[in-house]
Amino acid sequence: MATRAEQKLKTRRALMDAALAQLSADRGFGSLSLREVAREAGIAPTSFYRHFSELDELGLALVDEGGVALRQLMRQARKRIVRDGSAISTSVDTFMEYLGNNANLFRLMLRERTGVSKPFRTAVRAEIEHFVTELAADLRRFAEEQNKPISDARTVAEAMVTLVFNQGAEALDATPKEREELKAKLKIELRMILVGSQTLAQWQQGRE
Amino acid sequence: MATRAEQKLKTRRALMDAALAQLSADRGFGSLSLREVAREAGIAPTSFYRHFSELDELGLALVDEGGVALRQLMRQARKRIVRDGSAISTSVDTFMEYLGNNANLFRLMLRERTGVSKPFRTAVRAEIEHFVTELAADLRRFAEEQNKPISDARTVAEAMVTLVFNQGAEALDATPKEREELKAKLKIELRMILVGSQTLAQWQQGRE
DNA sequence: TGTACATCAGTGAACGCGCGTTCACTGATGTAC
DNA sequence: TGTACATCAGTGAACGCGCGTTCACTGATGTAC
Repeated sequence: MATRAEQKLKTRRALMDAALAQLSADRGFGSLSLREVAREAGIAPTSFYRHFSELDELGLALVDEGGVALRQLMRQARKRIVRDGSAISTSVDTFMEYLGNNANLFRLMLRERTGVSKPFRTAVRAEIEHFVTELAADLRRFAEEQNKPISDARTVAEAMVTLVFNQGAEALDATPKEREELKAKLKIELRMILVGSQTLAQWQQGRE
Repeated sequence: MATRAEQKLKTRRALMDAALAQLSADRGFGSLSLREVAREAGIAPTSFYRHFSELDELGLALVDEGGVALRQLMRQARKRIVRDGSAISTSVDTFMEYLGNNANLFRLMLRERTGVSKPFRTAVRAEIEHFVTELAADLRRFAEEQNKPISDARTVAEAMVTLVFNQGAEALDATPKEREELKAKLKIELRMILVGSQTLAQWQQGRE
């Protein structure tokens, strides 16, 4: 027997899932309507207000879940790197795997990152900001461990995240074959940035 | 005395300008309405159909103009590089200058590049594709001139364009101070990629 | 040059539609005693 | 345990709104002779 509170949570989930389910390459969050989401979730439009004061509030709740997924992804990638080595390749593989498993959640993040609504942009950027900071710390740690100093770790991390997210957005709607090509290209790009920052660090050291 | 054809062109321009004028950080093309654009242009909603069969057709005409701006930008950058040297720095400065002068046109391109409408995505990507190809050719030429071979020129060009466009999107709504920081960061990022690809090319050469 | 007719950019009324939001309600679940 | 009352998730009718699109029209510009 579900308590009232449990049932309420279930309906809330149904609403969020309904919204996610309607996202696709051709439908952004901005094109959803409250009535449509409620219909898909199987409740009356007016009941929506028992859970969120407006549609955007639901969207921001989804962005929070996207943030959780990003942090999980990072933990997973770290674990695998310890096991398999090859930081760049492993990270890209892990990212793409997550992308496939949470397509619409990532779609939301990728779109709203540069989207039209300020609250969304701000929320997504905060999640990515956190991601960048973690990545920068990892990069510094690796550089120290391998005794290959890099310059501007933070900038390196930002560039990498930009490239990963952009290729991710393309990968979402690509065929499996295109996806593999995108992955290969992305790995080369990240490698260039890493090697470039190492080379720049060497030059700077030599100059001092 | 304006001929009928001239007057029609003028109205068409007024419609396109009206649409552009309504774009901003908080309004994408997708949120415009035909009635709104017609109102802003000073004609009756029904007159819109004398010029475009639907709103998207107007949008695609704007994307064409964005493509023209991109090609102008590239020509301008080349001219300045010949004069001033410093390819990366000059290119970034030129890009940012164009961005400032055609804010809403670039806004449209940057947004619709990963936007919700397939025809838009396709059109914008075609323009950027062209841009990437030109850039790759330039990179190869520079590499030869300076006798500093690079690997994967095409991939280098794609990564650079991705970074430039993403920072461009952020720069659009940044304060002048933030803009300068973004420019500096972007130059470092591009330099890492270029240097990285040169280093990779060296390694590959050494191995052969 | 003048006249009769054709073209066509722009119009205003009207339509049906899905939207977000309000309101007073219902009835099952929860709580106090 | 049983009873009386409170809570509150979900409801259905109703609203006003801006939308895209149709249609028959107007009247200035353009053209043929």
